[in-house]
Amino acid sequence: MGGDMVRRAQALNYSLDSIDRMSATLLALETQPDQSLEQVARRTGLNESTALRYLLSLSKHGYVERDEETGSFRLGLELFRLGTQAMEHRNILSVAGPVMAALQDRFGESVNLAANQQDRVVLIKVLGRLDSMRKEGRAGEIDPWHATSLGKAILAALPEDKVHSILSGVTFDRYTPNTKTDMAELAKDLTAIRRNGYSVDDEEVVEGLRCIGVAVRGHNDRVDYALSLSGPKSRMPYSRIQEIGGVLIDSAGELSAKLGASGQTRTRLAV
Amino acid sequence: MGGDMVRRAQALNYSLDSIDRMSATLLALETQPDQSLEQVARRTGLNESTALRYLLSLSKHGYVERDEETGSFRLGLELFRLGTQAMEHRNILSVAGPVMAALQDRFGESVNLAANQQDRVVLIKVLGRLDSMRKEGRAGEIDPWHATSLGKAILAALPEDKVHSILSGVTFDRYTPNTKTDMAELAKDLTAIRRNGYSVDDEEVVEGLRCIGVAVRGHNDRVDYALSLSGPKSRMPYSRIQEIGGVLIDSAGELSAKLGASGQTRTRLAV
DNA sequence: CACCTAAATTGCACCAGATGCAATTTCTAT
DNA sequence: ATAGAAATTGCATCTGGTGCAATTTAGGTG
Repeated sequence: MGGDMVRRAQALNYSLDSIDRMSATLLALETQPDQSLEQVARRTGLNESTALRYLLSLSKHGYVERDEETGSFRLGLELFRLGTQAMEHRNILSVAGPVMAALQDRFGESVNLAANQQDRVVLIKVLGRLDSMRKEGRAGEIDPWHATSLGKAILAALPEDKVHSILSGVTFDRYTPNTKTDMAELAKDLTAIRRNGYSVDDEEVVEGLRCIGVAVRGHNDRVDYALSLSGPKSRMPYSRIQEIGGVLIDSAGELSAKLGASGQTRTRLAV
Repeated sequence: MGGDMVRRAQALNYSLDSIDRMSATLLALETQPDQSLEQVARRTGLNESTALRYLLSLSKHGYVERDEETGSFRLGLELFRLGTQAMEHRNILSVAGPVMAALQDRFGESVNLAANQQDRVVLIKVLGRLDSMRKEGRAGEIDPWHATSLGKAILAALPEDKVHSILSGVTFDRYTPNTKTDMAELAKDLTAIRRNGYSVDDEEVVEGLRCIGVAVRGHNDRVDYALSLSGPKSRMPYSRIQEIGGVLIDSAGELSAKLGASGQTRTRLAV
């Protein structure tokens, strides 16, 4: 499985403590803005003076900002700037934009794009409906693997061993009565997804919300992204799921091709 | 000027070298993706083994990603995720979104929002026209202080000493024949901007493109953002500038109020 | 208005951990 | 296959980060 992936040294022994601490500091600020030094120190487990030194050093570069008035800290805009660059460097948005817009036009539902990043599903773009300010995702959020169409579509496209390594870190939280909360249920679902080519989240995250998702392959056929369409079950009846799934498969195929996937893995295109 | 800003220790002596190096590493990857270890080491000035250790440590947390195939490095999506959070924490987009959309509807031109971040003008949101794929800005880019309506609007709203400290780091590059390339010219412009309440970029960045901008105040009346409308000079004739400027002043005032500015500094509202 | 408490900041001596060199391994291209 | 280039690692050194404790500052109270 996977075979001869380049074994580029182990390159895992390393880990600069300062980078770990830096990351802990940013993560401490992630949950809520305007935290005091004391709060950050507590959350990171760092000594207060150490935390201060990290915070001030990070501030110097704009990764953190400080309110001069209150002395509290929050994430800085330099992260936004670099994050934007990170996004543009993989030129996914420019490629996916038109494809997503076409899907939105065609179905009139929300279209979502997520990335498979370090064992997490990160939502990177959402084209929402103008009306229903319903439960819509926001770019930057992390989605659960086991309950979303995006997560399941990615899982189904990954080799077994990778699936296991990812799921070993999953807590199978229940969001609705429909959420699949154990490995066995999910495994059965993944088999079906591999057969169909698309995944379905049938009110498994939010009641009344149904989503259909498909994996997207990037450079070197890696399963880097997933595309989904989501809407209220009333407008996404079971009778239409196969049709929508087929369209999504085509869209994802188009996207994969433009991202440099070889296409050899894009089987089951609706012929 | 500015008066009794809380003098929160000096807090400037500090600077962890590791954070400086970390930042240098990310910045090295900013210009282009998929760089080799050697390239990063050269750009950062770090020893190759040190650069590798930073890159791998950063990879561990997702700030950097490595192409397993080629071994090259690029910025990671964790930056995007945190950057999104940074943006949301200052809830500017949710507040500015409707205001910007209204401006776009009314004038049919591109609407831009920038932040005043650590002596830089960072574009954070662009509502473009669907047609003209002209020279439009992209979120995340850094704009020149002396030539853009956004930059000048912010400058004009800042106290003199701050203006000087910012401009001391500006190179006054020339982009078009209209670009104001020296301090004297710009100073005169700033005076006019303070009088009018809005700034004008009259083909000073891109030929044929005219922009009108206004500063936006955030919490504690700090000059944190600027709003602008930009379009081809044919559709933004001199005869309409005052009208547009007036509307922008109102929009910016509304925005400032929602962001928690006291409003005492929002003078010159079109009455 | 002076005092008091909690939080933030800084000085300092020690020591952990980062650094760069040089050796080794892996990759790439003949 | 083999050379040359790039990447990776081991290791001894020593720099620079750390935490403690002292000090200063901010904010609230009688």
